[in-house]
Amino acid sequence: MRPLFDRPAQEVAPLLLGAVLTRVSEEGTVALRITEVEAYSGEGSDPGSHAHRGRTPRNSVMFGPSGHLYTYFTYGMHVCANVVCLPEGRAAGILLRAGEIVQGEDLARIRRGDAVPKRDLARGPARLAVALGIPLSDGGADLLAPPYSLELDPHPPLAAMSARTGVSGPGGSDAYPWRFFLDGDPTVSPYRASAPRKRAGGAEPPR
DNA sequence: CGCACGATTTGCT
DNA sequence: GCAAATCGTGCGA
Repeated sequence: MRPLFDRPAQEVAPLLLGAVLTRVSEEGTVALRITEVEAYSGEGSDPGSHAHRGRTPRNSVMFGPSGHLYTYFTYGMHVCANVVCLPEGRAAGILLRAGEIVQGEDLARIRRGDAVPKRDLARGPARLAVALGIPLSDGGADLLAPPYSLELDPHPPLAAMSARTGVSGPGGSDAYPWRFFLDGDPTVSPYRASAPRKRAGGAEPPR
């Protein structure tokens, strides 16, 4: 299964739909069925990718072996989880955006909050990381070895696709239709058009 | 060394 | 519907 991830993220992404990702911790086990992902190439001109401007300390994991976990911290409070693609030396990743909890719902609810509706437990990238209990320090972990396991769906469901949500700026969201999701699944996050990039102190109004 | 901003979520209006 | 929360990263000086 490993070589599967040595391919471009946009090819691997739809195959992850329906797959079950499990994480075991001292607290217990939580497993989720992946329902929504986004691919980031990091090569060529993909302005949305963290690897777009080359290798940095933060994104170095993306340049490592495929099938590993790339985590990043954003907005001063959120952790997001990605699957690294392409062989060592080349960077690409798949952002896990949403999933349906299929095991350990009680533990997921403890982490996310009592009043959280079942469908919202892992609906959104940061929520997904919280539900599974993925800490920032898990970056670089092998997703095919404990405490993780990843089981692909032998009959991958039909994937719908659209522009990516979080990518803003020219050539950003519209450039690649690399958001893949299970159409009609209630755990898929509502599509939000990317916020227009703010023009700092802008003498120049955006057109 | 300083500053602007983000692969988001949440809560209030 | 809109803005705040909150801080590491990356770029410019």
